[in-house]
Amino acid sequence: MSNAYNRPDQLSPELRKRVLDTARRLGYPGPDPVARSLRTRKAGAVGLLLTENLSYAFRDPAAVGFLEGLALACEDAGHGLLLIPANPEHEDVAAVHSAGVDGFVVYSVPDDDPHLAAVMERPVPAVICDQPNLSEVDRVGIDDGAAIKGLARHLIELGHRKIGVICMRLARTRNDGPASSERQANAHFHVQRARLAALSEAFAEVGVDWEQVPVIERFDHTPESGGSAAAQLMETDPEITAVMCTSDILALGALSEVRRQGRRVPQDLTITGFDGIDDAERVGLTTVRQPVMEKGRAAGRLLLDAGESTGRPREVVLDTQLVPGSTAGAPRSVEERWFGP
Amino acid sequence: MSNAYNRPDQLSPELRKRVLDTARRLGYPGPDPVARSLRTRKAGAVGLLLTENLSYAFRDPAAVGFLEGLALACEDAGHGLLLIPANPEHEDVAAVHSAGVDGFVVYSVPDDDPHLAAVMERPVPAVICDQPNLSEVDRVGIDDGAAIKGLARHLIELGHRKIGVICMRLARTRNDGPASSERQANAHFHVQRARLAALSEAFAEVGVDWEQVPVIERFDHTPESGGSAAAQLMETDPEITAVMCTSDILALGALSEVRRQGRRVPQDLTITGFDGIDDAERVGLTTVRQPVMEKGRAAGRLLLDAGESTGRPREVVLDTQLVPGSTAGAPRSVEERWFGP
DNA sequence: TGGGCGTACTGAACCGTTACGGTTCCCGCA
DNA sequence: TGCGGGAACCGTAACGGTTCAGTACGCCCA
Repeated sequence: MSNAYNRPDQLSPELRKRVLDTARRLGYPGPDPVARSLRTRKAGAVGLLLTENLSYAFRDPAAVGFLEGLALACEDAGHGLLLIPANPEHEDVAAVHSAGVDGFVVYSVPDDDPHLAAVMERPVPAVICDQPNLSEVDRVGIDDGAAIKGLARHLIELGHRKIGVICMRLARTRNDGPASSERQANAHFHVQRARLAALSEAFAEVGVDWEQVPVIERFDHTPESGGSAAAQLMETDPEITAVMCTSDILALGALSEVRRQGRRVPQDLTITGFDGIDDAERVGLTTVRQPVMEKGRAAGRLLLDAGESTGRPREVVLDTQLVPGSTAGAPRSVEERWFGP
Repeated sequence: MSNAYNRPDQLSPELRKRVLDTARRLGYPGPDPVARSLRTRKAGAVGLLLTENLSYAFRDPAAVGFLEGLALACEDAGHGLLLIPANPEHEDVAAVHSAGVDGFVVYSVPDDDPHLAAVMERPVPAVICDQPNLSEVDRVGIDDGAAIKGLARHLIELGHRKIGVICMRLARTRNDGPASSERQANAHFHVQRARLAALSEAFAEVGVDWEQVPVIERFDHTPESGGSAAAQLMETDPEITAVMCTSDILALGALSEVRRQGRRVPQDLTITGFDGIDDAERVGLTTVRQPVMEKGRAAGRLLLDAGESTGRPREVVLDTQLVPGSTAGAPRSVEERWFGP
């Protein structure tokens, strides 16, 4: 039976035809993929675990780019891509347990995510993106610290010393407002933690006390969040000359809020982002471009390349690129010092 | 064993604990999802079949919107979403056969697609989007004819009689150039066929002979395709006053090509699209908005709502909306008749 | 004519889980 | 003490395909 469908060379054409005819007559719908998976121990699919609601993933251009790359890699290998419904609110891990996949890609989840823990318990390989803390697992990412340091030095050269920061959520608990140093240091989202730490280092080099730098956190990753955070910054710390955002989405929201309030960018206020999404480049946002699609592709390749299990986990670090843009300029005070008021 | 994991009420807490402890000690990784699926006859996932490469799906905003809605519906039901690698070039149907899913959503494939045929052979329910021809299956879509007729009447009222059309691929075979009436009538992509037929009807009502209307087909659905098609139209049929595109992506490409050639829109040439993607509304494209996200959501709901099998297939037809925009205006000649040259 | 060999085909074990029916055990009650 | 009954637990049969050992048979050659 099995042979008739999958191994035509193992039996005579006439028997094969007879078997297939009989099967059709009996209404046999073809081999059951699940039973096949059970026997062969292969599911032919890769599971993707996201930190956000599935539907959100399609609204964030960076996530969409990642998905595109991952889908590409899966397609090349003939594997399906299973999006796992892991609601970050509920701690319901059942979806991870019941996913019939040959491996997992975990994208940008906090290090204490119960779904991540569930993935690690499954006896299949996993690749983690943007979350290097687990030492046992293959990972792909960028050098977040170096990337944002480049951006910081760019602003420092322009003369900025009084900056404000808008960052994405630092933990699974909602905190829309200032993020204390402790909260920053204990952030469960490694990417955010790394970026903030690197900023602090870069500015320490020119004598800026990080304790004095306002860091506004937002739970929802939307332009509206960026806008409200920018408004908050401008009200509580009006002396800042630059707003650095840890994502383009936040930066674009901040940009439009700042302009809505009648301030000119970059003359009155410098704004920077992170990611390099299309819309950011379109409006000339000063940012850092990271190869999101390549990241997805690399993750898929790593997972499917039958990791020759060298013992040590493999790591792929992709390059980033400073995108100067037009939303960063010399701060007011410096300008005035050189050219008068 | 099974009970220990899944039915805590069936046994005493202490036995459960003992079982679980022993299991852990033995390195038991938890119940195998594939075996569970085999036994329970449920996979906990929905399969999505697309006409394009998986990676392409993430580049077309309309498709992304659809995915978003579908993912939402799946998430609500606790189901995963499996993207099936169905390369339209290869006729390799194995991926459909080996997908462990409880049902399929088929999005915008041609009616002679072998993958579609493979889906129909599987003994699981399916929902088809934008492809109503199969009478046996639940479907969700819009009234393509009525929608584009509204747009056509809009142009007719403005005074357009000499138009050109740019459409997406009509069949699985590549044909970048004029589409004959036969090819239009025999198009395997029902959506395109319906739109062209409706346009022909709308213009017939004002005495336009459809045989004289140039219809340019493009295989790749990209802005570049739209641009080159527009260039082709302007060269072969310079007398046309309007270009109607069957998608916004094509229209945006056409728009930028037309402007690149120094023609003003809509003064020199009217351009219209279809879909209502964000970028289209941003640049003020005259188009028809269709609820892509709702479409995905409806498809998911239909599939997962345990179709109470009323015998007749169910059908969901969503509303569309004319978006006037700023890329459609009165044609030159009429303008001149009223206001002088 | 018989031994050896290769091909075509058959049967049974196994993958790991869940569903289901049977068995034990314990408690309350007469 | 005997009995009814329910809770707790256990054993086993599928689910449907793959794989592999084993059988039957035809053929060649000695």
